[in-house]
Amino acid sequence: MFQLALNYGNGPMLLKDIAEKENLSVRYLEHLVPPLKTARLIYATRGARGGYSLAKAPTDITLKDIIRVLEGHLYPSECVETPEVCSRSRFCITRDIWTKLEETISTTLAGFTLQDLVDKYYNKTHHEELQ
Amino acid sequence: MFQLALNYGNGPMLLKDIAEKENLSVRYLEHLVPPLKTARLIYATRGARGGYSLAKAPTDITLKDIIRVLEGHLYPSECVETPEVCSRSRFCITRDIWTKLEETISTTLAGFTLQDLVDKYYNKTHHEELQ
DNA sequence: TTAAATTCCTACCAGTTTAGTAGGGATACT
DNA sequence: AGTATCCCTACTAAACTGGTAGGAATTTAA
Repeated sequence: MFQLALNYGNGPMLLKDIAEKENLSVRYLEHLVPPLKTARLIYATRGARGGYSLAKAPTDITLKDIIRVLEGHLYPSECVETPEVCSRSRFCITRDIWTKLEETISTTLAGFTLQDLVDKYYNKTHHEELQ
Repeated sequence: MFQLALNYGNGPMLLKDIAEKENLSVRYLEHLVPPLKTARLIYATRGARGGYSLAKAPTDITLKDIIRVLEGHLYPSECVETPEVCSRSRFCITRDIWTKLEETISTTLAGFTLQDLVDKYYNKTHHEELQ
């Protein structure tokens, strides 16, 4: 998603290129694509000259959006979302803590957009050039 | 650890009793004990009339202490602690985010002590009595 | 029209982690 | 001496994670 953000506005990008830049296999990346499409964070153009593009501006995609799609959840224990999994949920103090923790994680991740990453990236490489 | 905190000041507590109250098996709890002892969060008294006690006051044990001991770490990716696991660490933007996230999680968990849980517990049961 | 480029879908696999169970030994109180 | 209790090591089964593999579908372009 970071590579797609870097490439935003320049047409579709190949998985092959993303794989090279991020040092991952195309086969593996293919695995991540379907949920991202379903969530309408990216869209695909098939066939020759095809590839993937962000479906929204990098300013409009937060890390929380991405991680929720790829990891499924942010809570440290399932009982946060599904109290029924444990008979103790109603009065469980630990569960209150897990809920609090999920809120913190959520808030932190929602505070970063892809554009923030792109900006950080350019700051970083610029700094290295100066040294 | 919550049960030990509730029992703090009343001598050693049996794993059997903790197991009953938390609806866990003694065999499983035995598994959690060694790291907690090594970290000097609890101590054991062997033999008849033995059991486990907190090694410090509940006000002096944070959830971060406990979770670091039982889960080993708080980071979402190993590269946060051990940059060498990935050649991209030096310039990886994502890693910066994971580091930030670990800090947030750490801070949140360090903000709760066992005494806080005990207090919440009493508040909660008191409330239910009123209804 | 055909070949090449590329996404898309489903299945499989292997290592690690998690949540336990099990047996028996060591220690200390009464 | 006997019993309660912790202690240590090994084993196991299910789920999760990260990844490979094969081949079908679609689109562009020569």
